[in-house]
Amino acid sequence: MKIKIATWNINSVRLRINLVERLLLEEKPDVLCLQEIKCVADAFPAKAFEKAGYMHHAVLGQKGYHGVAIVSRIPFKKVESRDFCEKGDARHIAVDLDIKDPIRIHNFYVPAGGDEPDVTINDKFAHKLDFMQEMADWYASHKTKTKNRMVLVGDLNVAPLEHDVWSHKQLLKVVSHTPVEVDLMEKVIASHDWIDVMRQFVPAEEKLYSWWSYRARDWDTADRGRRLDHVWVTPALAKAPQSMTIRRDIRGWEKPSDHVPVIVEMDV
DNA sequence: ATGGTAGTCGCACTA
Repeated sequence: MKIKIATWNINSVRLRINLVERLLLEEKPDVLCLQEIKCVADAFPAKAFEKAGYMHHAVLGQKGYHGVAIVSRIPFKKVESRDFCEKGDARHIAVDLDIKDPIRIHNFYVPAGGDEPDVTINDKFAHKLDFMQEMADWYASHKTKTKNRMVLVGDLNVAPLEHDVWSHKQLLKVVSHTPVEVDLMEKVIASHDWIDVMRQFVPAEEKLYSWWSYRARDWDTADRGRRLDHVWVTPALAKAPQSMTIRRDIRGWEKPSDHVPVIVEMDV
């Protein structure tokens, strides 16, 4: 069975519901994972999704900040979320798709980590590292590694490879690309033998971005991007991905998010 | 080296 999964940090789903509708029309994904919905579950624009044919919603909201959601044309068998670092933040939600060989989709919004990459003066950076360490510990404790059919997507707020940023050298001390974050992300990946799907399709020597800052004068010309959004699969699904698309053009839509959708087609 | 933009909620905080 073929399934198409999209992930997108939307930076307010209510403000940008028209962009979401346009993406759904153009790409017709089976499942859309959103981060930074920035609203509580009651304020989630459920009717717009239903109108577009997406009847199944798993929403973990929070007033004003963060918030993750999974909307789908395929029913869910199960919905779960984990309160990483026990702060009550809405940063993780997971669903089991109700298909013949079920797959579990994890949708993450990892803390951005603030500006200073120093845990002694920046609590937000400490929180980010703690969050990733908990991810590594949690996935290491999952049993039957090779049998688990799992997909992990989301805004992980780390660009791990040299060519996941516009300038490796200039970003070594910038939060999202520091060695301590990259090491921790490698630990998370190793914790469950995760496979970096985006890099299955684009070699590590090629630049690859999913985010361009709002603060740049001309994001397109300057092209100072970073790959903060990710799609990973477990070894059981290593051969499932058939295509990967980063919709860079959407950064040029009117009133865009600073992140663009990443879309993967899989044969599961 | 600095400051630049965006969203939510309310005039600060997070990104």
